[in-house]
Amino acid sequence: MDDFLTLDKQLCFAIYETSSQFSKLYSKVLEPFDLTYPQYLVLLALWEQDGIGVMALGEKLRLGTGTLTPLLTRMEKGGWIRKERSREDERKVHVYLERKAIEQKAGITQAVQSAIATCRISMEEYVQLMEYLRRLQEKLARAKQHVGS
Amino acid sequence: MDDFLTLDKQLCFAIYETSSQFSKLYSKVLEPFDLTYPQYLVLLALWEQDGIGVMALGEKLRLGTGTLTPLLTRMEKGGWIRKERSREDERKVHVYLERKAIEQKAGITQAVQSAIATCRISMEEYVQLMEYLRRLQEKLARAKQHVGS
DNA sequence: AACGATTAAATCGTACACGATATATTATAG
DNA sequence: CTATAATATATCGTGTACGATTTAATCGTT
Repeated sequence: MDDFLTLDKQLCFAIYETSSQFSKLYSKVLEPFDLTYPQYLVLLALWEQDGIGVMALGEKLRLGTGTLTPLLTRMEKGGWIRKERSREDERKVHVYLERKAIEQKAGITQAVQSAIATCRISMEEYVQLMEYLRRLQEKLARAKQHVGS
Repeated sequence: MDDFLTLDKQLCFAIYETSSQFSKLYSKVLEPFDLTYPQYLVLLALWEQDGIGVMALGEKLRLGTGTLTPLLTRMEKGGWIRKERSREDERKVHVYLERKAIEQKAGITQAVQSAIATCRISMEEYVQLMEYLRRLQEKLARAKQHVGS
């Protein structure tokens, strides 16, 4: 009688699936710009706060340098950003938006918005989901401490 | 005034973060068994339906053969599963649980359950979230058609 | 001033994840 | 009965993602 062990009853899998769906949808929308989904997330973070340090960026995105460094290298090669070592502290590296990322902001965000608009997610649904996810994230963070000990 | 473009207001990012959290938590719990999170999902699917074909497994997990084939190869090497070519149709390959996967089922699921239990997710929260996610998945699936055209 | 501890990035090795292509087998049309 | 289409899986190339280690710079204490 372990019916609750079914894949389609697992919250973790529902999140996993949805995340994968988002990733695929966004990838399709971003493809014309030669951007991947994680790269778009980096742009979102930088549009919000340009010149941020690599570490702060990693905290925002929950990504370590093992993921971030090569990702930023590719974005630099693509002409989206520029990495610059800090003068005051030579350990730190700041990430700056290049002209391309600023100029194409409107086009990119509009393409994403119009794709999301076709979903017709109601404001109530959106707000509720965000709140449920926030609470879940708190609980998962606490659980991680438990397991670590 | 594009405050809604902030990372922490994006539903896609909230899902992305939560998925990452689940993955990290489960990875920690599964590490003693030498299992990764996606490998655990494969076991869930097989405990539910042993001997399933690779394609059906991919549909359950929303994974293509580009991901599944190497994943299953690693699980075979780890002694969890066995791949067997179908007699009637030599194109098809069925995936069977090995003794190890059957014997360790109780231990694995109990370890996962006890980690999740520390989250103290209420039944109401669980049911609501699953329902919201189901609806969101439908909408994302429809949006993907739109974009594709 | 000097040296161990801390911090910030980069690097490394492994494992997904995806779309595109290749390969092999079965089904089907003529 | 054969040429072709369809199907199932494998392979390939690229891009995350993660933990662990390495490298380099700064800080703290003596």
